[in-house]
Amino acid sequence: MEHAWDWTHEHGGVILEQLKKLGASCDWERTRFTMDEKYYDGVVDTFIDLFNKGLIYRGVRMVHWDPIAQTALSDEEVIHKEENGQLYYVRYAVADASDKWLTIATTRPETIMGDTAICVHPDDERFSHLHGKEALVPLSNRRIPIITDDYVDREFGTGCLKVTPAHDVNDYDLGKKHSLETIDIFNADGTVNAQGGTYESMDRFDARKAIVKDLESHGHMVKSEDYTNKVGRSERTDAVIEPRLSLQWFLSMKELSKPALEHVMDGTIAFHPPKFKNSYRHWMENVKDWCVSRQLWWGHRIPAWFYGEEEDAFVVAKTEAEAVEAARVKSGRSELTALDLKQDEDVMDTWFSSWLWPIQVFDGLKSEEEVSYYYPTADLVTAPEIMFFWVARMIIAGYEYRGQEPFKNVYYTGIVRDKQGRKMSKSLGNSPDPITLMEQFGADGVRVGMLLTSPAGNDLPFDEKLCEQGRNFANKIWNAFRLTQSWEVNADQPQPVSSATSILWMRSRIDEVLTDLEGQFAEFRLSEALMASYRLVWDDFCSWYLELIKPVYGQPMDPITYDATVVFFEDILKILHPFMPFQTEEIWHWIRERKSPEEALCIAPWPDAPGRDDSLLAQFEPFKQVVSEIRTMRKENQIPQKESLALHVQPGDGYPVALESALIKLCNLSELNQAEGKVANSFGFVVGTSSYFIPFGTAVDVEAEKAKIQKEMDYIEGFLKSILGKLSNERFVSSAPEQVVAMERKKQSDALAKLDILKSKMSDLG
RNA sequence: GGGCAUUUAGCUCAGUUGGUUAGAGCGCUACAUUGACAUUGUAGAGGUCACAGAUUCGAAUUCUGUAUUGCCCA
Repeated sequence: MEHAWDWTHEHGGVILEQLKKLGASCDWERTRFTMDEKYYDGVVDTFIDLFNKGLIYRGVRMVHWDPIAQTALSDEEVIHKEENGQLYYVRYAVADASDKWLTIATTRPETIMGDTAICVHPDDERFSHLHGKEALVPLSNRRIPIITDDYVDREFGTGCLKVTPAHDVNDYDLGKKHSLETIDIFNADGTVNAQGGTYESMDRFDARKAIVKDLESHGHMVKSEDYTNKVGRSERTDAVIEPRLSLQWFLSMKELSKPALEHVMDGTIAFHPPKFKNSYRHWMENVKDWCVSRQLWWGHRIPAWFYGEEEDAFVVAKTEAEAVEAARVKSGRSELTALDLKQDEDVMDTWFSSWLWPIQVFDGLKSEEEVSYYYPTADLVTAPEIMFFWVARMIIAGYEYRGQEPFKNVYYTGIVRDKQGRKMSKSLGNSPDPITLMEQFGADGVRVGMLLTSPAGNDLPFDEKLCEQGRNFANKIWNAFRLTQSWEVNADQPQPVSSATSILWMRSRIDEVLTDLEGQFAEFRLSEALMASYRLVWDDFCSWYLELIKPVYGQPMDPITYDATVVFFEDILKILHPFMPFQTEEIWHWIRERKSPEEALCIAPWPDAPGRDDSLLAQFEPFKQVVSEIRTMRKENQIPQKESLALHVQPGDGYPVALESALIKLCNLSELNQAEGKVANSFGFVVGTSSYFIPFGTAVDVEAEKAKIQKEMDYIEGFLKSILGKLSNERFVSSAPEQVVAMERKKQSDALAKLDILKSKMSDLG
């Protein structure tokens, strides 16, 4: 017991430390553990309460027995998998009829010692002569009845089924229905007991081999064939599950779960992503009683005391003293003392304490003080694999004990898998050590890496590369900060027009992204929100904005632009803070003097949307294309950035006139003119319906230029063809909405205009 | 066997009510380097939207069937 507590404190502590290092923002003064005395107290009360309400009962049930751990498992802890085995055909003699046989097919010949009937389909004519007769169990010659039930699948095996109520769930139900005897032939550890005769004390799989051999030598084995069937194994020990009759404690779920189903379906509790509502509903509509007892020595003991051998000679009470009282009353034996009582050895399923979490973490079963303030909570973040173990049951407990939902949203994260797609687990040892990862990539880097691949409800294929990407991003931010710090600000420096325009644009972009983020956070699309922020910072802020306002080397910066840039940086830090709390907080304190802890970024308000200029945002796209064209041209013709160029333009629709000064700055243009006609001896390109010309300063690769133009013409011609296909289709023109048709016509005329420009360029090049 | 999902670029994923020749990040390829950042920059290649049918002027998107992978239940 002491060892268990040591383990708990050590590993619980490690997990908390890892969370702190990762920057989880929690109230670390108030951690709770379900074994804490106060918490435990509420769990016991709940058990007693549900027992008194008549919802907890004790019953013989077929449970999934793990012979290695020697414990009963819940349905959810058993993993069914296809496994290769043998299907044995064994013949049983018909009693009182010499040399009459019937043959059954079984995968588990060792259980024949526990057979208590043979079952055939009532309408199966092959066996109608056997109705009401008896059969002899091979090797022991015990007499068992031949019964009929339409449960039997006539197509499977021989159409005869051996019934072993103690060792098969279906047989158990069949046994109950036909009042058959139940013969349990196994011990708790999976060895054969005294019922197994000569096979006693053999392991069940050894017994199988031995019995097969004996059946063969006694002429009972007709044949055997390869067969794949579903085998249940323990999630933890991998032992083959043995169905076993056992007295267990059950919680009746049918009535309890009704509000929990209803309020997920009506959206009181929202699931993210919503697709999980389907399987939740399916489970809740077919909910089975919850086996709440476990045969473990670590956990909450079941508060039940036995005072006799009879099945109902027990009481449920909170303390031993109360149990004595209750036992005296129930049994009518006033002489009973604590010595006559024996507390149930079983403990409660751990989920039986966890399901009270949203209430009992605030001592809510005992005191209203905190729970009435905090309950219901906002968001639960958890894994879909424990939707039934935990989420559903918390909701059930919430409605039962507070009459209200425990939380408003459930965000299901993915299961973390390694590169091979395997689930990360302690037993496989394939989970990376978070501390090592954080040392390598930084806590923020690890966070970004994880969050980048966390689309709601999908698995997280973990790859260190993603953490590397996170670290690179952190580095990028840091370098952008260093750049702003390197600027010398001179109050007399006038603000360039290009900077003023860039500020307007950047402000609009931030506004636009804030709007996107609002929607993404509302839908728990965290990786998309992160990616939108990532691109805002890397592409818009670093690659475009900072390049646009960067002063010429050695020159000072004007104060208006500088101040605006600091404000943008602060907005960006606020946006990134949920993803990268450490670095953003650090820069927050460097970028402007903050005196008190109240000014910390982690409690700063989310940025206000600064407003936007949609026309400027729209012009920025063609602007980027023009910049890109000029960069490509420089590259292809080896014209260095230092060498300035003249640009002539024939503006068409969407020409980014507001960004002309930005274009001059970014592309190092010596002049930007509106050209009247064609510009002879020039390199050219088309963006939208505007054409641009750069007179040759140096030699241009004419052939490469022509190939490029040809490629673009091919594309446009293909594009035109597809539009023409639509427009020449009379039914399209008559059926499609006017707007759509108009759009197609516009596309057509734009494409034709562009094609003309390209054609004339081509002919200019000869 | 039943139910629910999934299938879009090499990888991980977006793609709202059907309407630009389907997008992003990473990866890949080529080129670039004194000036925030090679943990970088610029450019480029890369997809028969699993398959087959149906509905529609028009389908990645709707319907049917098949296959695939996964989860749940038996």
